[in-house]
Amino acid sequence: MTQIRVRFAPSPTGMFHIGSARTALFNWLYARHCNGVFILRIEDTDRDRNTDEALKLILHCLTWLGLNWDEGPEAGGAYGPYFQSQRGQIYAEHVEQLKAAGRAYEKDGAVWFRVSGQPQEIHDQIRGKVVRLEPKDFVIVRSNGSPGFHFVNVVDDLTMSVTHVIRGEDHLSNTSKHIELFKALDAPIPRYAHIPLILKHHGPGKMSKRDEGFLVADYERRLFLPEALRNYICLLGWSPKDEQEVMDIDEIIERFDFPGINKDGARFDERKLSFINAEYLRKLPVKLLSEAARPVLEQKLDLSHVETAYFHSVLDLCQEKLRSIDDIYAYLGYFFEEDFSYGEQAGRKLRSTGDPCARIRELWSSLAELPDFSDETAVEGTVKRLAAENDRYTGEYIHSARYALSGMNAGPSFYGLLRVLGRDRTCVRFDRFLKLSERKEAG
RNA sequence: GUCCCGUUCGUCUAGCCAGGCCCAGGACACAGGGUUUUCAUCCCUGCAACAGGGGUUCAAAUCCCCUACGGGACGCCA
Repeated sequence: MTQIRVRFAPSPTGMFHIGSARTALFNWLYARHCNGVFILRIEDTDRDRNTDEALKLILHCLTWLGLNWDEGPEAGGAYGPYFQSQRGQIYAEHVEQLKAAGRAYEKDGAVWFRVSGQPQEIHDQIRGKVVRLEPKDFVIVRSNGSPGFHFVNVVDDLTMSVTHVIRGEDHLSNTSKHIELFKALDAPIPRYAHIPLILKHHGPGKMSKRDEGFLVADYERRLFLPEALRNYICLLGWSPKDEQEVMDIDEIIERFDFPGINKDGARFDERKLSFINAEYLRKLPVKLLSEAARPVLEQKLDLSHVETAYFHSVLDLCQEKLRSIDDIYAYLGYFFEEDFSYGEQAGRKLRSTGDPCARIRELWSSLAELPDFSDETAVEGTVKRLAAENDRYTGEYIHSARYALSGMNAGPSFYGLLRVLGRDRTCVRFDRFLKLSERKEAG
């Protein structure tokens, strides 16, 4: 059985976007599913528009998404070079072959391909049989000497022994050109699979430069987990056909195949991506979460004196409720700074329904009985007993204390908060809150 | 304009090839309720779709035709 060989062939002319990522991903998935080879080929025939920066971005984004390539830039391989700008000799030979066969001719300084006039059958793995007549001759070598896209694409697929061409549906109409070229070169035709396009979330047309969320690099900057973005993109145009959505990549690889790919375009929905990102965040081992969180927090805080054990216990406590790494400071920054600010709105609401300072004084005198706060059950018992003795809701104590300790009315479980903060920090924060409140009343 | 592809809840989709199990299932989002007397977790409930019209059939989301709508391609761009 011949080995499956697929390729992703971007041109380094601009930004690396979600659509490119999805094409790369589907090629990569198919290669991994079949134990085949995933080739990265750089289509840099347009001399004026190529930039080195764009190339670096492509390599970086693919790596970030975990889409490793078996052959291509930095990886090497037996079918190189993998830059079209370095394959001039190969193209020249194939132009000669076409000319010798009477299928290419010169006109206006360019080389043109002579179409057959016969409708071509495209046996698409996703769409079935598509028939299209290529109506007119087209340029394969420009008058400036550089070979054109359709020609180099075919010659490379041929000389790199590509078995399956998986690409966007925008190329479906071009495929009749490509099949004509393969036939004229007396070469076998690869199997085609045209995947649906990603449409913009609002309004008509496919996703484009002007759309929010278009660039892969933006998701990296906004600290989305690459595994989450990858999982979400898998679900855009492909379905495992059951109710699984959040899946390990190995499971996706095992289940990915052409019959699971849809025919119509899909709209990108960042809300669902955020949901999946949060799912991944919750499943992340605490050690990895800590590594991801640290640099983000360090932009706002000095963590040099924070003990590792404390740092981990904070993240462990808060992990189940985190929605993104990006807003991690807002959610749990107060654990690491004593001069955190108190939210105005939450404070107003609290004072309107009771006397937080009085509750905190009562709570502290009860908690003073405990040697420490490590036993959440014991702390909970103490708080509930206190509430019962004073004929109050437990919530009055909890809400007041949470606000005094964090400045917020949202956060992890209260008893977990006390356990992680510990007796000493709790004492310090209660004191600070009481002093600030007295000053506020006096002034 | 010509050619090609498509059309199930607001969004992603299951079901369609092999018609009955579908007055259409799941997920996100949204709304309501509950738990943890916090909340951004979690649980429950609700809302909401077969583009339209003709056939074929005892029976159509599923097969056929037409229309409408959406997308794409028609470059010496890739």
